[in-house]
Amino acid sequence: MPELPEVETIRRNLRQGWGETPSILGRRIDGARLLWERSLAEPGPAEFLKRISGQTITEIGRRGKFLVFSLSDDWLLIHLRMSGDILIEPSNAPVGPHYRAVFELEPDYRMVFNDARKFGRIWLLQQPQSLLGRLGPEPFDEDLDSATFHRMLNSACRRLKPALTDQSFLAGLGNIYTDEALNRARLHPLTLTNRISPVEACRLLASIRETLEDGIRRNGTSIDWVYRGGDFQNYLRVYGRKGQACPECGTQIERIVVGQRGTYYCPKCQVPAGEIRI
DNA sequence: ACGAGCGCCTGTCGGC
DNA sequence: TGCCGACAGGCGCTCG
Repeated sequence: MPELPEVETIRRNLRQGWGETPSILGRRIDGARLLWERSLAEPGPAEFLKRISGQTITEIGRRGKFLVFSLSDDWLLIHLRMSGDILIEPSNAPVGPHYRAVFELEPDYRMVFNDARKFGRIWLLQQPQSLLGRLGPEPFDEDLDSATFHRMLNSACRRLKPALTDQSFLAGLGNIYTDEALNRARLHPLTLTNRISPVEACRLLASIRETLEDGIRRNGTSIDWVYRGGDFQNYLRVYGRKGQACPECGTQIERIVVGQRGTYYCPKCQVPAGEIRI
């Protein structure tokens, strides 16, 4: 579920601390427990627990939707998928029903990987490129200018929404922020990528960045029972708003299915590239 | 090189 | 009330 803004919010909180919760930078991992072994992707449980014990957290980064922990000797990567979250709490707090992995942090805190749906995954790797190397560029990468983005779009013939949620095309967008960015850019989710003009590519890239920046500024989106304290859900233009008025023109938002994902858009504002507007 | 279908999981919600 | 299907912020795998 978490997309780039939610993962970035978690990263910043872990790094800087928030409220009563301290930063975990510089903390030593005293030991770990796996409460659901399949949350661990690599290596096996025995080697994982042995290798991670005694390592210090030296930095916390993000690449796409991956949380990237630099440890003294390894890289710890966590992908939250649909329902994952990271909690920091005192070691003696009660163990929740969806705790999948617990990392004891000296002297008296722990970091918890909480994940109701069990889709999230944890890796402990000597070098992270095997995972991160498959990702497309970061949306905020300075080298990603609109001409480059236009070239990326034109090098394939596919529909815009599945392309934008494809992590090997661009890293970080998911279902919510893609729909929001497409609405802001006034592009239909089924537009073919090779029919996007340079001007539209420029507008789309700017819309993606503005949408993600807004999401980060609001500390992410909190929907349903997974609540993280963000409030971007109060500023959504189209996502989850079927039948409600488009903020630009008042037309009712429609919901279609694209690539097996619920997709929300304004049928008046968002017209496929190349089509004549009425 | 695509997209569709499905599996992985648990939980919530609306309709009957 | 209880049951049942639809749906959910993701992604990897097959298959055509």
